[in-house]
Amino acid sequence: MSKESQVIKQRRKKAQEMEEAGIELYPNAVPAPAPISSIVDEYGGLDAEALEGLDRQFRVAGRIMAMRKFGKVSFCHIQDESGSIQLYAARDTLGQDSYKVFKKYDIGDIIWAEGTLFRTRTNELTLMVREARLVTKSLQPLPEKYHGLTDKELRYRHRYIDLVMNREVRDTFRMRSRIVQLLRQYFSSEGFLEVETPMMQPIVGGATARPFVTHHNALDIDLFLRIAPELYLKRLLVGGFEKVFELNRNFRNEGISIQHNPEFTMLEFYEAYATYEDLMERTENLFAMIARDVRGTTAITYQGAEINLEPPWKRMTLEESLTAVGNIPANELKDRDALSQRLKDAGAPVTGDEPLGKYWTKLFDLLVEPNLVQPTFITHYPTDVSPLARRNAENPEVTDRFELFITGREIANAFSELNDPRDQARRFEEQVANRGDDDEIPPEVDWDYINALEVGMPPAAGEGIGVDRLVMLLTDSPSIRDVILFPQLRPEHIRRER
RNA sequence: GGGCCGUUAGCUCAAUUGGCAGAGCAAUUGACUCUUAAUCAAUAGGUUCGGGGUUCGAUUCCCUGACGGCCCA
Repeated sequence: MSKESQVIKQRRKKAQEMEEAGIELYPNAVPAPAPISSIVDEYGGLDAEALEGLDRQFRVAGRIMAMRKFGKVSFCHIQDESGSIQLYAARDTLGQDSYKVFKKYDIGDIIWAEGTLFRTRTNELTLMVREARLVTKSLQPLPEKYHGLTDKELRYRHRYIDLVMNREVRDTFRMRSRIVQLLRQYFSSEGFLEVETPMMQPIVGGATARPFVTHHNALDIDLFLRIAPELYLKRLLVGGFEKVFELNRNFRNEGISIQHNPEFTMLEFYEAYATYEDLMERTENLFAMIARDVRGTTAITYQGAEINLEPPWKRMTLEESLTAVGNIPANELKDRDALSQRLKDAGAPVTGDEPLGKYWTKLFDLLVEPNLVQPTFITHYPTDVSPLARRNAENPEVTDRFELFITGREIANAFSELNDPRDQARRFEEQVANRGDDDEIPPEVDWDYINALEVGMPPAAGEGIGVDRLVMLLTDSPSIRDVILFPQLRPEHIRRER
């Protein structure tokens, strides 16, 4: 990239010549254009005669996506956010000078045009240009018109070109925006208060993950980008807000994959006096509502697989899933040696120091999770892998918790909240004591959180929903990078000569 | 972190056994008053991702690095 390509050199030269001829390359404003789709929607049904009878001029503006120039007449398609339309420019209607300028416009330029509607011989609704102006000169050539931009690296690095060229990409991000809007509407209408809690936290908590570290100079302390907002949201329950939610970014300093971006969007909500069972119902209804809105149905396809989001969804305890889906005999489930052997066979050996719950969740990840294609709630997670969840009343070895799986991926995690400060303090201390050098576990106990629980948190249930994964599901996107506008990539170090 | 695959003109892609690096679109010039992947004629455009090696000769084979994709952890 240190040497400018011939195409760009020629464009710069052409732009300079136009400027010298008195054409403004980046004018301040033009008379407001109408959205192209509004014109197409309103007049697209009229025949040639009816269009001719319209005594009206229309103003449009958009980027030139294709151009076909003849001697004294030119066609081009311009595209705005709403749609695209063909323009017809003729020397005889535009005048010799204006037409000469029109022919200088390049694919990629943004232009403005005013004119009348008519139908071409091939019956396409077209704007006969009476006046045209350059709005923004483009100095970079657009990708090839037929194949467009397909190289994934270039698409992610130059998302703006991807958006110009690929309609499906624009549609995906419109749908993402709609989904986020629906989530907000749902929780607001259900009486939840939207809040914002710290992104920079002095003590990480609320999940098991490696954090990003940053430094505050004035305070001279390290701060961590949050891996979850959970412990702050629950402080708000203590404060008396009974239904709260937060929809924002979390940061985890881990690998990048088709399912993981270092920053990702999570919706967390907490509801006093509810239990995890109430949340299962809420989740089913919420997902079904969103699917009906954005897909028109609860029977969707994801990468070729039929997914039925119509409630109620399947429910299974973790233990049941290990035997029923993972095919582990029930009598082996408490047998560490047998489980250890299975993990070794699966290529994920354990050291032997892990709690039994860790064996179960590891085996679950390997043998069960990929097979949970239809929406499935897995419940009764072992207490030793659920440090913030309330113990089950009948069996304190497990918690009142569920995780939701769809298309073999975890999409949500929820539980009835542990609000006994004594139990919480013990579990935190145990976690820190057994931490070793595992930097996914916080190195210190968040005593202020314990203090909050001692003030008293009402019984409550809370849930986190992975918004990116939900959007992947509903937009049929195979990679998380397809639903994040600017996914994290290794920097490319572009040097430009000016 | 490991394995496999990829990187050639602005974009999409070719290149036989290791033998002059090519096409389409885009660009430039010309012709053309209803095209839509417009057409026709001509022109220009390359550090074949970087570095090293083998060879008379490397886009091609080997080593190494960069970036990306997919799979696994």
